[in-house]
Amino acid sequence: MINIADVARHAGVSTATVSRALSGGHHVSPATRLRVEESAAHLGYVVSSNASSLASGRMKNIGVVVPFLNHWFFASVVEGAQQALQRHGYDLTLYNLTGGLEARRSVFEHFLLRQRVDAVIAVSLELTENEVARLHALNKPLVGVGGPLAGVRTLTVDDLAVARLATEHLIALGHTRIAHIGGDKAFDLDFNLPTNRRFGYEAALVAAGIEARRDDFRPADFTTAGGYQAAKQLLGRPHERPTAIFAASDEMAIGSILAARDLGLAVPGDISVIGVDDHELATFFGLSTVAQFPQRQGEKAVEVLMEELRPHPESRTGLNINMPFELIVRGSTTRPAV
Amino acid sequence: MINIADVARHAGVSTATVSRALSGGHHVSPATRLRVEESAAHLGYVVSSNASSLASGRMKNIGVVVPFLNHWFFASVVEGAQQALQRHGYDLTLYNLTGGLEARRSVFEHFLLRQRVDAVIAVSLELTENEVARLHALNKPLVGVGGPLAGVRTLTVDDLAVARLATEHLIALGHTRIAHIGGDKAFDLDFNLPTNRRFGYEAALVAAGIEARRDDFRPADFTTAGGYQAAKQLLGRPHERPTAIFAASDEMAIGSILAARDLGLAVPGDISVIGVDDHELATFFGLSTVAQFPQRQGEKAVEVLMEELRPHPESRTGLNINMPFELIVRGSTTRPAV
DNA sequence: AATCATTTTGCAATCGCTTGCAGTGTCTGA
DNA sequence: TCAGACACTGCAAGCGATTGCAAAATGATT
Repeated sequence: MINIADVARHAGVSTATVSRALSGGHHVSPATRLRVEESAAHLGYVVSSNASSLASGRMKNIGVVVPFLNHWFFASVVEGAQQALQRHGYDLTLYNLTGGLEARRSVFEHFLLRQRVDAVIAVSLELTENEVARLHALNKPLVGVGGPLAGVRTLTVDDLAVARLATEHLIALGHTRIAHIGGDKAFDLDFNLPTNRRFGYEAALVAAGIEARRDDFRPADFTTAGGYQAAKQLLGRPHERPTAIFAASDEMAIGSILAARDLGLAVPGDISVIGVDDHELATFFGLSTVAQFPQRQGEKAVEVLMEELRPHPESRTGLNINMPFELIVRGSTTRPAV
Repeated sequence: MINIADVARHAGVSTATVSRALSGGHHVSPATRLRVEESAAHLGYVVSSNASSLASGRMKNIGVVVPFLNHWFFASVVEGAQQALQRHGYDLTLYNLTGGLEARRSVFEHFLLRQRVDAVIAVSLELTENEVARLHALNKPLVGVGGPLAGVRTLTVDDLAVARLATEHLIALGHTRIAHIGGDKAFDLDFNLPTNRRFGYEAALVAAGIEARRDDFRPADFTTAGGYQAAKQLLGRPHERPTAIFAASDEMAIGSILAARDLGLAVPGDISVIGVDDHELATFFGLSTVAQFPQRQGEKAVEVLMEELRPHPESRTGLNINMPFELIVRGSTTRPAV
């Protein structure tokens, strides 16, 4: 492998000059910089990130921790982050917590500590106090994506507002019997559930003078199958049937559409359905939804980190950064049948 | 940050001994090893992977290159690989080629070269000769997952056999008019399409003495929406309608099921559908399928690499490693209506 | 032409760990 | 009792960059 000394020799300068020429080029005359760059290109030289990191303390690498990977939202966030990082010349090291408690511990007590990352992005993670403490002890920037994360700067859509927007859309169409399929705080420790969506839903109902019936809420696990089950229950009561469902995720909304079909109910004729996410399949199912943009969330998380990593961080933003969201009306919602 | 010298001091030994005690512990007396381990634990010491890598040449890090991340198959492979790597104390650095040509080039010409990974896993990638050459020039182990990759050890299901199995299942049920929705070689450069599945399909038909009609094949892009379109076309010809569809992926198969429903056709009453993958949603849709196990493929790729990374690799396997697959019959296939 | 300010460059220490080699100590067997 | 074998341990030389400091070169100013 060819190293900095080879380049220095080839260009007829010292390694110090090579280093400076290749990293920013400050304090190097344009002429030598060019010469060095040519030598480097000619020899096919690429800095050894290890040596560079060891000497400089900068790793050019960000750790991303996710609870699952094979779900659209998480994968999209990671994808967005990856692309942004690549543009900045950073690597992305992935930590996945799917492997159970033991794996989880090893991530926090071993992997993240070995001086390999400059910063950490935690996606939709429910972290224990201990884990947050460990992360802070690293003394490295940490940003969260999705869901409030105590004491950590977090990018997230305003879940309350999102839910209100979706619910208000249904109300505006004339619905008064609106059910909700959402998350159940108890069901999973690893994964930060946006429980605020339920509050937003209730708030919108109350604001419109509609009673929020306890019975019109069903918890589910954010999967299509879960949404299907919940919707079957909600729609299975002939005389008690709501005219609309607001599901806290598109996958659950899709499950609801399928459940409705199986019950012989037309969407949106008999029942309107709206979700949250703007999942890949939302277009396909003609699903109205409140889009959040996970890729952009990943990118934005990177921007924030890059800013903090700069020698003199300037524009410190607040602890919570609100991400955009947007109502997208497709065919799955309409005014209730009279 | 606390370093090896601190531990050495605390344990009353040299840094050399600490290093040896903490890595395998050979050539260190059990007593001192224990003492060192205690000191390390007490002080909360974790080796600096940079320094360690620089000195030893081992990175304890594997690069994984994927064409997309937000698709179930890729994400699952990565997840499997990640978990296996974590068990071995390795990190996983993710390279995603979604970012376009420029991004792609930078991965191969810059990122992978900076001495940060011990080996590379390429998932379902269609690599150019140049790229393979570059990877080989790294002189680091490289294994592929999914799809033949010229000159690279690749783990893959035998796509031909998979397709034959699925098709034979339909034939065994009595179908003689079997359509196929598969990949079109031309449609994407980034992504290694298992075109062999089409050959397997045709082979099974021929072996059963059934003519493979050109018109019963439709290319699609491996998405649900793509499968839906293709199926609509296939099923939209009243008198020409096949009685079964073999889709080269579950997502396309699900699209087909939805298309059939929209056309008022019953699955499996009027039309049987089988896919490949055993996607998360396959159970939900009662989809018969040939399961491949992407997580296990990721894990296995790691095993293979670990073996090659061992000082004296022993059991060299052949260039192609066949991964298991399995026919799973659910409700979407049955004998054709008489 | 001399002086001072400013750029450009090189020297050499440093980052934290690994590992070949040599030194010390202990245990055998003769 | 002593040489030889073997098991531990420490010394110190790297690994390949970065960077503070000082030296050299350049340019500006009088």
